[in-house]
Amino acid sequence: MSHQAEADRVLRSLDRTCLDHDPDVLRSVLDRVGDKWSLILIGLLDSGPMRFTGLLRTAPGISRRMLTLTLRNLERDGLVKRVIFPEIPPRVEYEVTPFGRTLSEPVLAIARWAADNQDTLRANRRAFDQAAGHDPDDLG
Amino acid sequence: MSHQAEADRVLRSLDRTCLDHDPDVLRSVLDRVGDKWSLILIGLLDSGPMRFTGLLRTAPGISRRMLTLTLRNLERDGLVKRVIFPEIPPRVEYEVTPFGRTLSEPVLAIARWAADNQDTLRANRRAFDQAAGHDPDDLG
DNA sequence: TGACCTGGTCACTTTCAGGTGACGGAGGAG
DNA sequence: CTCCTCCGTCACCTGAAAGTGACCAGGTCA
Repeated sequence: MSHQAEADRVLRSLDRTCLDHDPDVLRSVLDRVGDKWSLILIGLLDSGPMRFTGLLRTAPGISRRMLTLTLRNLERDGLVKRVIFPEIPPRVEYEVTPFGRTLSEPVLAIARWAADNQDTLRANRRAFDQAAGHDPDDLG
Repeated sequence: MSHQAEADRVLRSLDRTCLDHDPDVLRSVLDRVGDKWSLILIGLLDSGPMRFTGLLRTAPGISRRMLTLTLRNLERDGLVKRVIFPEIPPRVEYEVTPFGRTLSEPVLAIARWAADNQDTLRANRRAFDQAAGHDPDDLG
């Protein structure tokens, strides 16, 4: 009963903050932003439109397949735009849309957080790992 | 002008923070924030400390193992704190640290973006999928 | 003729986050 | 004596994400 009430309270709070409308949407956004390449591509494309091969060469270690897939997903969400030039040899450029820029702002906030706190983070992890590996019987 | 200039500055900064500095730290933060349960747990713990079993019951469908792992990672990063009460039966509470709250702010910004733009996002995806499935030969 | 460029796609393989179910010890309850 | 609760750990399994290398069309150059 009491933990039922607690659960209710807590769920309503979570509901208000994160899951107000549709948890799936949050998940999908996080999946897109959190996957291995999207953020890097957004960062690359930010300084101007780039071609497929340019991205392939510039992104450190991305494969053709993953570049295609990631760009398709980004394009599907309307975050980047694919522009085809009917030339010979064919040319395709990708650019961030205005909609994409509205997302990159909060994403940048996380990136900045990561940059600002990487020392703290590393220290925390080191401390935790040392404590776990070296002195696990802190209560014994 | 300020908007454009701001976007430019901000996104150039994204470039720097994302790619030039230390991609691993950003990656690890994104992995933590983007995984399946961390955000939910942060959201649950945001309204107050909770016990292991409480989280298990409240989080929709999490397994014991994943709850343990996720909490350990969160604790390792110093984002949540584990408090043991030497009682019978044993009681363990988890709570968000101040450090954790500094992260949940930008994360909530993304959640808010997702909530604000879910209609646009859905429309974009629908349009893209329809165009792809229904009229793929737009150039032929 | 054939080797090269571009912008991809396809099939196969690897990797790993996440899920499942069992075990554990310390202490009540029946 | 057995079973239950609380807070996990351990070994194993699976499905999805990511990587790999071959392949393709369509043209140019030599």
